[in-house]
Amino acid sequence: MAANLLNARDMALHACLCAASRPLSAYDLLDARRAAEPRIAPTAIYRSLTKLEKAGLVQRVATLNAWIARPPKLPAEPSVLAICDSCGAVEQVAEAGVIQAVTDAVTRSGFHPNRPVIEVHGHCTRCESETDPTRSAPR
Amino acid sequence: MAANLLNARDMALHACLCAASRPLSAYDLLDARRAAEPRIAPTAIYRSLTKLEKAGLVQRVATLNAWIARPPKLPAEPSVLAICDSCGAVEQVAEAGVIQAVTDAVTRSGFHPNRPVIEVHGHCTRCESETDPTRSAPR
DNA sequence: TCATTTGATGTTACTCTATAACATCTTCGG
DNA sequence: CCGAAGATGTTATAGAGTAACATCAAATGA
Ligand SMILES: [Zn+2]
Ligand SMILES: [Zn+2]
Ligand SMILES: [Zn+2]
Ligand SMILES: [Zn+2]
Repeated sequence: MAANLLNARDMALHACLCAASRPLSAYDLLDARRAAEPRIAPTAIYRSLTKLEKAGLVQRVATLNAWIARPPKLPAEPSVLAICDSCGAVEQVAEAGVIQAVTDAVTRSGFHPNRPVIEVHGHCTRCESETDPTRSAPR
Repeated sequence: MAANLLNARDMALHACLCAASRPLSAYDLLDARRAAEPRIAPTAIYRSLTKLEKAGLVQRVATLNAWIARPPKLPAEPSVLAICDSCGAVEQVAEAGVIQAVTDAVTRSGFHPNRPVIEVHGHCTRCESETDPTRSAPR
């Protein structure tokens, strides 16, 4: 056995995501890594991201096809994401009660929940006050 | 003006989604439509889907990159999706209270919510009883 | 009526995201 | 040393979505 342990590359990708102020796509990470590893391929990036996700260190943003680092303080569980469609920032809201409410709701209808994905698009405080509220929101 | 009205093609796509027992990708719909319109292109499919979504007749499933028809009874608002990772069926759970709880949670942290996406992966009643609970869940 | 404009649709080509398939290397037990 | 099992490298391809521009059709107004 001995390797779903994180290696130097995994750590480097995690560091990229920690340093970024917004979610990065796998191909953003690929470009970033190419500086140090010119021959690295998409498969390697996705393998690292999968490992990091299992370790609770990163989380995929389904509605953006992108990835974020998880704050070390939060438990290794999915969180509610608040995604600003103006500046691209993503806030991870630790609201265990809300997640519970969602899984309870689907359980009530006979479903067996396993992996909740909760992402809310909108505007962060800064952008809401700065910009014209009439804006189009990307997918 | 006179055309964000739905045309025959839009209706045909909606009918495909209504008839399907699981979400269809835009390219599934493309293949289906090619029988009647051999030269139709992806752009046309996406244009129709955008129109149908605005009309509240279809909803995108972000975690599957696919589309479902909305039950006519439900209001034209996003619903909580319960996605079975075994059989692929998606149940649309009408739980306005839960959606409100989610938007309230992010509002509490200063965010201005606009478009909530709530999708829960797991197993439907049938699959949970029939199959081995140890399974891998796709993204 | 006819030119102008405006939005819808067709068409081509492309970008971005993700994975399949298979080769190669490494580690470890025997 | 040998073989198995897993990690990693490498190539190629599938799948999702959009940009850009041509073309067409209906509406408008002189
Ligand atoms: Zn913002
Ligand atoms: Zn706003
Ligand atoms: Zn099922
Ligand atoms: Zn289950």
